[in-house]
Amino acid sequence: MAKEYNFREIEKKWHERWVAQKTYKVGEDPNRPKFYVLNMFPYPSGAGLHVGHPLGYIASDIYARYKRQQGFNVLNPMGYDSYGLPAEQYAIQTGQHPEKTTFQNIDRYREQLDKIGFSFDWDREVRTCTPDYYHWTQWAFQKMYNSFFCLKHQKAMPIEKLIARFETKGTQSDDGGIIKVACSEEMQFTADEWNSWDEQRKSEVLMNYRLAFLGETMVNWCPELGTVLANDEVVDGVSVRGGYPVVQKKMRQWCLRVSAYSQRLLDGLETIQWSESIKETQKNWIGRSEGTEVRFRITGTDEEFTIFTTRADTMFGVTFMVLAPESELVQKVTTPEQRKAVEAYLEQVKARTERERMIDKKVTGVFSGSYAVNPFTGEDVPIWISDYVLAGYGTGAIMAVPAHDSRDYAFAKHVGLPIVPLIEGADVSEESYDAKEGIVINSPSHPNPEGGLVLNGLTVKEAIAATKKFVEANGLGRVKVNYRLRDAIFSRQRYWGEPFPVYYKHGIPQMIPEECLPLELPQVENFLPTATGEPPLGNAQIWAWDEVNRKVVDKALIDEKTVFPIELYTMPGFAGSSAYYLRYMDPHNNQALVSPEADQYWQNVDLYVGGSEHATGHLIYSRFWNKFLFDIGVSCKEEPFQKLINQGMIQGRSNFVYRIKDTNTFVSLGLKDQYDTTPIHVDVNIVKNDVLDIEAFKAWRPEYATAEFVLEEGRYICGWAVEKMSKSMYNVVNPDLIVENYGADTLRLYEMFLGPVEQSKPWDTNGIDGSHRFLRKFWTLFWDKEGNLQADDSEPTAENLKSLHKLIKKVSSDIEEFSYNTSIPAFMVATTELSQQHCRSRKVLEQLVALIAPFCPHIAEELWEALGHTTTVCDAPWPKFDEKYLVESTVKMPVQFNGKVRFTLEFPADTPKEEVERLALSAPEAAKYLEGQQVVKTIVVPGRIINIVLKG
RNA sequence: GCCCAGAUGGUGGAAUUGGUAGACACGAGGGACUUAAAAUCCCUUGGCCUAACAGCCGUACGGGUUCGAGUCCCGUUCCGGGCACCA
Repeated sequence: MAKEYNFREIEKKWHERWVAQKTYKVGEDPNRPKFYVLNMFPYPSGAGLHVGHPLGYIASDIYARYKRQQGFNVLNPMGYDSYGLPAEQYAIQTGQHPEKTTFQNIDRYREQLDKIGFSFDWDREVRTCTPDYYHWTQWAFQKMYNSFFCLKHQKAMPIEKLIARFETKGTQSDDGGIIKVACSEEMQFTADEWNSWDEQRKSEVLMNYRLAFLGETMVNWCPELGTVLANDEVVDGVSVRGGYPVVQKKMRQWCLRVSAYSQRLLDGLETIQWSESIKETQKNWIGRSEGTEVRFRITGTDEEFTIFTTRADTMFGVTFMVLAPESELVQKVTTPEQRKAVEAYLEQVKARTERERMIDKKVTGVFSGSYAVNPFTGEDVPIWISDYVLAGYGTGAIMAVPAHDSRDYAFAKHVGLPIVPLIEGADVSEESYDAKEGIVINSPSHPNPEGGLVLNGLTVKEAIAATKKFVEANGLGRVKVNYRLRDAIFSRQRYWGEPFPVYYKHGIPQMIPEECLPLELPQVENFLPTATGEPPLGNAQIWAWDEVNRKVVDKALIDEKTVFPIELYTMPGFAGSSAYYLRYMDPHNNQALVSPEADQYWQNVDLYVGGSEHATGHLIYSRFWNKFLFDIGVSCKEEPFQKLINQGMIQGRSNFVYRIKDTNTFVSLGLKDQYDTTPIHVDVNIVKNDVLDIEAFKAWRPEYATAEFVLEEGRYICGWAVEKMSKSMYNVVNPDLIVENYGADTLRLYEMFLGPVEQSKPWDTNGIDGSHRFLRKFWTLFWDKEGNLQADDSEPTAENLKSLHKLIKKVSSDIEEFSYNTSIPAFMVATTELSQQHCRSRKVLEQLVALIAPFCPHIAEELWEALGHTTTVCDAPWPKFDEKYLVESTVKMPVQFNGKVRFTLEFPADTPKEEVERLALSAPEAAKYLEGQQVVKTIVVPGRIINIVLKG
């Protein structure tokens, strides 16, 4: 009786043994090079894992195991991003504490993950919602609060340094200007002024510079969720979670000065191996724009305002100015005659939501009544107010050049303002000419006695450069780089998040002493905001800070002398996920986020795997967060994730049945067009190869018990479509079920076989038989008919070695390139070949097991043990490829065409060209083509091809 | 509108990066074994034409470069992703 591939027994056995022997436990080992593999940790939702979730984990696990076999000390941890909205929404609906449901979900996830055979070191698990973890989230926040960003050194520094500066020099820099420090708004004051201010005033001024600060800003307020949201959490004017409307509202919120790091975030992209598309997305999000700031004087006054432009070359085509409605200048420039009209317009703008403005882009605006002087021409141009100019970008004011900007053009046409073209040949009668190319006209052409600006005849690029130089030389403004990247709003009016380690002493925020961290999330009965509109933490009774006893106390004790109220906001989801990779290095350290030793050893993540949907959220925040930790000396690497792989989404493959309208009769796919039918989703688990299991269908829902069917060839064929995998589409496939029916090794193999890791693709359980059949074939290779191991000490044949080394080459390079999907056919071919060769050589079989171990660890362990090994296959050395087994200098299949002969040869890539020619021309296969012909030339392609061109 | 990625059989997808297009797998059809089914094994499977051999066409579409193009260049269409009154 042949030995059966009993995957259930094998997988159970090895799972238990791995746990018992702590096979996947890792520590710092200075004798081995490290390799850090990381998956984006999951948010444990109530629905559990579907078959799409493990895709990235499997891909990274294969890589981790491969690296381990290569001799690396591999860190491959896993944890849970466990603070966030869904758990809280669920708590509101059911009254269950989010901690309870979150931990239940985690247990469920763990159970599912354990079945798939990952090499995670679970001793290093982290959960963002546990105090020993968020201790360090709070700690980092306090460090940011106590830091500012020096633009000159492009680095975060302790706020004390800035205070000391203010005390001696105010905001004056060494060269007499204003110190270059990242801030919310430019401020200017002297040391005397600073020293004369009280605590309150100083605190407010410092907020302008801190990296974590309280800011009065326009925020995305989501009334339905009762909280503010970050920019990346809002898409098309609605919340990403739930799709609720979002409105702009001015609120005092905690913010992170992410914008300070704009340039470093941009520069850092050049040093990391991420996909071009993600880098591109981040570049767009950061939105660097090089331009010029120019000051305009309001006609008849001494007041000046500054505009930002990237088209300094168009100064001579400015026909009007535009201010954003929210701009503070609006009040200054509005003349009494225009006041009524302006106020009406401001009201009108206010009434429109962000979303309405986006959908309806109609041109609106109002004249302010004032004029500004163009510093280049001395001309007066009217100042208008329009909402096509944004308050939050640049200076909230622009110079309008309708001839060369489509938005200015639309506005000029709408209200009837002049349009002056500045580029030769530009036709602006129908639309503006926005391209930055061409030769400048209608600008100064002769140098005036004072050495003025000459632009006519220059290209646009030259004109921009010349104007920039002129502006700087004449003190009209300055060259300026603007970034689109905004500061992140860092507070949420929710319960299930990290509490801010902050209390308020007479309204001034104070940090809870570092030694008293973590500040634990208090229990509350009710997760909804309080009746007075306070966030849910307002419901916590024990939520006041006793400064003397340094502990949290009942808020009834608040006396504003020694006991003060604690912050009611909590931190957003990205707080906990921004530095978690550091924590895995040293997860149980209660003295530091990570010890310098652990940080020095593990450095940063070598391979990070996760979805591309985090491109402008987590992947920006964690880079920012880590750059900050780098600046303060906690992390030794500036970029957290050296290489990033974005796994594609696994979509669902839904099945449909077609019901004839107003009946309970269902018609098979091929015949449905003969009837008036409605497609209805049917559970994919009762459909096999698109054939409906009719009995299961009748039992599925009571109303289908009496259903009738119109069949084709005796079967009911279902339609199908690729959709998102979700419960409502009845297309969710659970990995547990696959593991139960086919085994984890088959699941792992099939998930990789489905297609390139980085590509989105639909899940179709039907193909899984092929992967399972392969594993059985592979298994059979090792056992004879009596069920005995058939490995012996015979020397491998040349054929054996060729098959093996072809495989080693293919699999090694595939793993390096993450194209696992093409390794699996290589395994199939090699297995078939070795089986046909009746390969018995232990040497070959052992290497074969070592090769498949990263993909299918359970079966590999079983066979490794059967081959007589007592150590784990995880440490089986990765087979070395040797080209000599593949190379034969033989001619294959000569092809004749158009007076040429083409040969396919196999020869080493470094073979000299002459040698290749000699081989080709002397090959017996070539003789009949070459006989009596004259060779004109030969074309050699390194490695394999030679074309021989014959005369005539 | 701008930027990025893509389009290959009934299906998922290969193609050593310019060298026999469709590997491998699924599905489908045929056959073997079996009382039967399941499992397993073997054959066929891009299209057209043909009894067969052969032949022609074929990698979204139209051109081009090349001895040779799925691959490179130009243009078009379609699908996906990002950014977007960002001056």
